[in-house]
Amino acid sequence: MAILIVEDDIEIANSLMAGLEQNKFICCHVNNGIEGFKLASKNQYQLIIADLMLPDIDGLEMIADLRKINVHTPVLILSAKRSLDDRVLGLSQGADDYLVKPYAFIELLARVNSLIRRATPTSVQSTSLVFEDLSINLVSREVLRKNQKIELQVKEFLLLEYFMRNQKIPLTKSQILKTIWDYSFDPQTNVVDVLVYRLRNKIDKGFEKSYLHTIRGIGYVLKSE
Amino acid sequence: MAILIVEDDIEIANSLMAGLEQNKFICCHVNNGIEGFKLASKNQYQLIIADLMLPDIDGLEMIADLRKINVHTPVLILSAKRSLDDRVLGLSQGADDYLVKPYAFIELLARVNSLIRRATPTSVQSTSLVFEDLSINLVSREVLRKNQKIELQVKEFLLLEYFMRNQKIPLTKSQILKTIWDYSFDPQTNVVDVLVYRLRNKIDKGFEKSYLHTIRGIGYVLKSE
DNA sequence: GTAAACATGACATGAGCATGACATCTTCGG
DNA sequence: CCGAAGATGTCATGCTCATGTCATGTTTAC
Repeated sequence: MAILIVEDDIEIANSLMAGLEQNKFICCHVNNGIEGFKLASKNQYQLIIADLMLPDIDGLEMIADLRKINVHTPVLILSAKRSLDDRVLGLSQGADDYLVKPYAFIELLARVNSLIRRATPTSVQSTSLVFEDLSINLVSREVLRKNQKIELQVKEFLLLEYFMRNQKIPLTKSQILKTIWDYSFDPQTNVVDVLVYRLRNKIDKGFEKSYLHTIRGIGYVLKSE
Repeated sequence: MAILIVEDDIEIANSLMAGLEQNKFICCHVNNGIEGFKLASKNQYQLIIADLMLPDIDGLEMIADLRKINVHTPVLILSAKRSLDDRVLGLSQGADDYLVKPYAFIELLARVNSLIRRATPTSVQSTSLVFEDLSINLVSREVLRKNQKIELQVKEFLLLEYFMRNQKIPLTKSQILKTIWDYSFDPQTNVVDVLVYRLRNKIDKGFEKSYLHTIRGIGYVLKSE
């Protein structure tokens, strides 16, 4: 995932990119609003940094157009206009932040980080869940540990997904029974024990660290140590 | 559409981008092969310009990996290695051109233009879908496996197209019912099972590898292995 | 020491799927 | 309009494998 920079001044763009790239961001630069719109509508970016004044359509118009087609990538507007009215206008048009030139790079970086942090928990990466070297893809249903593919059955996958969504949080047997089998607690069965056992055999067995731990009298947790 | 630049030296990358952008190209820069691979596999680029020597996987390996997953974006390799062997190796790995550093920018520009011109009419990508040795042409409705022609019925073709557009992603029976027959789930019928069976007989039967796999309790996937 | 809680392996069974035969619905020439 | 050929949907049958059950072994807490 990358940051899209929409800026017509090449000097500024380059220094911006250099700085961001030193901070491990991947950047993608275009110099006008129309191209910016095209790229932003086609690809998914973590963040868009756009100049307010652009040769063709201005940054605000670009945002408005993007929001119209349901692209909700966060946008940070850069501008020389420092009046309160301009800020308000920018933010009301759908910009998520507004930075006045000249700015300290360190401030920009802080804002970038915060915008990205804010946006990430949303839909973006919801197709895969990661815990240490274990990851599951909810769409392709692929499960990897140490880049090694693991085949899971339907119930096993459901259980792992449940654990991955509740990392480090102990889950009781009745909670598991409720979510996986969707029936209230029946002490007559040991399906949960068996399912956990089978899941363990696939995701933990043969690896140095085990992730699925038993908490006697309570249930199970997904965590390291 | 943009040009993807995979180059770890920021100086070189910036001057490249500046030059290309002055010539109205849109550029996107990453500094390592793994990110390059990710972006190139996710987005469509006009062209990839890659350095041969990268901190992680090298440019050739990146190309090879891309070709494996059927990404055929043209690639121009930049390298300090000027020997004939290296050129040959590069071109045989799937690179489309090879430029030795130091190069004149004007020459690079010429090659970029020519590569893009060459690749553009290959908008074949929109009319045909490819998965390993299986391909379908959406216009002529021709289906080939191992260059061998296969005759499909209308529904079978629709189903295969659906699979080809969702390679490696499991499709549930209700998804299939929805897209092919356009009615919401009716558990009274087994048309899907039957259609898959018939499609299998045509595209998989008699070939070493089967592509259409069953995932019990979920549905079906198109993948190798 | 012992009882409860959990792990483990073997086994049974039934939902879910593959398959072939048949029924019905389409298409198209005459 | 008719009938044949082809395409698609339905149904009955048998198989297979994922999952629940159970019996037994092991660990833990007090």
